[in-house]
Amino acid sequence: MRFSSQREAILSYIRGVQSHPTAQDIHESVKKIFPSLSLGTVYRNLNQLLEHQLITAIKQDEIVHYDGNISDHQHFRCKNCDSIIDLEFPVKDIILEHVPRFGHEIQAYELYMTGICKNCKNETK
Amino acid sequence: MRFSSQREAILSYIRGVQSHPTAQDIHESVKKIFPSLSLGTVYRNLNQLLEHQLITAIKQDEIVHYDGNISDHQHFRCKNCDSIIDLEFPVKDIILEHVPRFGHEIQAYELYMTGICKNCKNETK
DNA sequence: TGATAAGTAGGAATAATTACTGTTTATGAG
DNA sequence: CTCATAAACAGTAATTATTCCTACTTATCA
Repeated sequence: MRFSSQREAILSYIRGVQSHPTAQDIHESVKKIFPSLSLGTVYRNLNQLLEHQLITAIKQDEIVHYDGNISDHQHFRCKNCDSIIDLEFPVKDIILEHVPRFGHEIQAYELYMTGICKNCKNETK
Repeated sequence: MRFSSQREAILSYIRGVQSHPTAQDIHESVKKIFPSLSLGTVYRNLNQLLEHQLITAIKQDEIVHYDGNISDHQHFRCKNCDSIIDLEFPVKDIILEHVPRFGHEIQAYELYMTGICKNCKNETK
């Protein structure tokens, strides 16, 4: 993978936010630095970065969200405010210990949760 | 929700297969019974059935797959043969016991696993 | 039995993503 | 350092899953 300032800007943007942006979000934000940045370039780079495991993708909703946090963590989506929140805990250990394998070789896990987030829960009170 | 023979046929098809079909799959299969069945009708009915919780959707891949099994079970996708396999175990209990809540109200869980399935593992040997 | 609201077919529209084309640029061998 | 080349870029067209729209049909219930 070759260096390009666009790629660098896209990666550093994703790493710098907590918001799990979509390709559109990334395009709009990085466009402020590279006004000529095209959406195709964003998608191509996102796929490159995914392939090299520098970022991860969250495909639970209609639109794909991207995440610069590549540690073993999981995601929670609030049905009220629609935000995606990182939950940092090693799901792998829990899974390995408690989930039956059924003879399959399980290589990757993804636990996705939905509900009402802390903030929204407190606001309604 | 009103009765229609198209809807009945779509639901009974989904319930009758283990394959987690896509909207296209369902359209092609049910078209054999209703040659005039349109893809729009399939999508409209799938959304209706989802709303009434008669089926569930698996949104992990690019294409949405549908599942007539609405019990507490999870899905495993084989990277080799690309099939989606039901894993019947109550993930809710495991999650409730071992996953930290971080103050959020978690209402639904989805555990998605990928790897090499039993069959493919044995064939390679 | 008839009014009506929900369902259907078929095609047009939408939206996320990918592919294509001609141009620019990072990189490494000489 | 310089230049050949493969990769990246911008801009646009194409693709594809899904939804929307319109006129017609049908299940339901008063």
